Amino acid sequence: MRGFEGATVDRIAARARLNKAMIYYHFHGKKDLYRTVLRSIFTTMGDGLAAIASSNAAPADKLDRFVAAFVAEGQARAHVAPIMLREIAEGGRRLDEETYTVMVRVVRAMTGIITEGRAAGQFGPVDPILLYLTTVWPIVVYLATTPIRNALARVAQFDVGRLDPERFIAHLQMLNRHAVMPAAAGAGPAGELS
Amino acid sequence: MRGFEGATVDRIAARARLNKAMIYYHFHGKKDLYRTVLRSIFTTMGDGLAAIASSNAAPADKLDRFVAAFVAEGQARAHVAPIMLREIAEGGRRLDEETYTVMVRVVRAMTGIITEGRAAGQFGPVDPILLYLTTVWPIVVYLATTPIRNALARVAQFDVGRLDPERFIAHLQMLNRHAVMPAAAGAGPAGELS
DNA sequence: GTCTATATCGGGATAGAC
DNA sequence: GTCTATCCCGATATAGAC
Repeated sequence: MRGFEGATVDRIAARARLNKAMIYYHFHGKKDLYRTVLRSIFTTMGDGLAAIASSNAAPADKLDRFVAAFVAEGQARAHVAPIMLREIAEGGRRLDEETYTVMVRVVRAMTGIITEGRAAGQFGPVDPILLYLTTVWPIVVYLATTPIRNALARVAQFDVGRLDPERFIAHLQMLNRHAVMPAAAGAGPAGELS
Repeated sequence: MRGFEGATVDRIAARARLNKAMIYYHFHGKKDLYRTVLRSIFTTMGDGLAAIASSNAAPADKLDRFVAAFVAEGQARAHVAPIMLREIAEGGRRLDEETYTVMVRVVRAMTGIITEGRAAGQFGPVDPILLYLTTVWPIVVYLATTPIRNALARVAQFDVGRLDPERFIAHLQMLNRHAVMPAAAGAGPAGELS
């Protein structure tokens, strides 16, 4: 919630009922600990999502499940979404190649489903990366904004209930279902760009 | 790029060719300066986007233009997207009510277009807030990831060219066009949720 | 209003005992 | 392996001269 800088090694040690020096004994430094934790988290998430991608359900069903599973995984680990956003905001400065590699498995899980659907002729010509962008990142922001939604709602006066997880998931699934419809995606004029 | 904590008052002053003490003379502190800048930025962005929303084009066209304009505004101010992501990640701790109010104008610009389209019977029953979430936040992430896209592409081996702004904008416009189609949105079974 | 010099403090990292 | 005490630096903020 307060980020890499906000988490002091003292507090981390206290939370783990350890002494600060132990952290420096087991890890090369704060950043090394951070990367280790991230690799662990994204390995777990990647496993679950890759399992969905490689199941033998229909691609369209996998896509729906991917969305629901990503939301569920994110809710079960509420600290992950803010971390992802912060890393993006900071240009991924703190990540090393190995951590990137682990994260990319999540991307592949989703793009694999789409590629499969296209190869099977069940999906139209939608770009996997673009659909990944418009699927995963609203989820991450949705998850990360959960704590402040009330604060914003007070100012904006919208009904928070409309943003409950089930409705949000259904909305995303609806968007994706249309996006992958054969002969629906890339087609059509792009509209005014300026 | 390095966030609120990463930007030292010394460097800010140097960049402005001023002395650090001057900043503390004109503002109550670093946070006060930060809020003032954010209010200014979002006022400008809100003006442009509200102008699109209140123009007398058709709602569907406004939606397309909103997407293109948001991307353009974001590109013209490359530092804004990371700031938005970081603020979300930190639970909006640094924002005060006044800053929230200014930011909400951007939300209203988009939701207003959808509400108008629905009232005119041109849009189906899509939720304005949900469509805002799935429209604006992919854009913000897209903008914020521009610097690291190459690093990721190297590991993931995808073609970066597929992510150029025009294609991205067209993809989002396509998604939204389908989402607001009468009798297309909220309709249909939601699929498996677990 | 504009500057230099400095107070102050929090946090990463380590020395060194046991 | 595990701890306490400490070094050290960088950053916010202010005092006070001009």
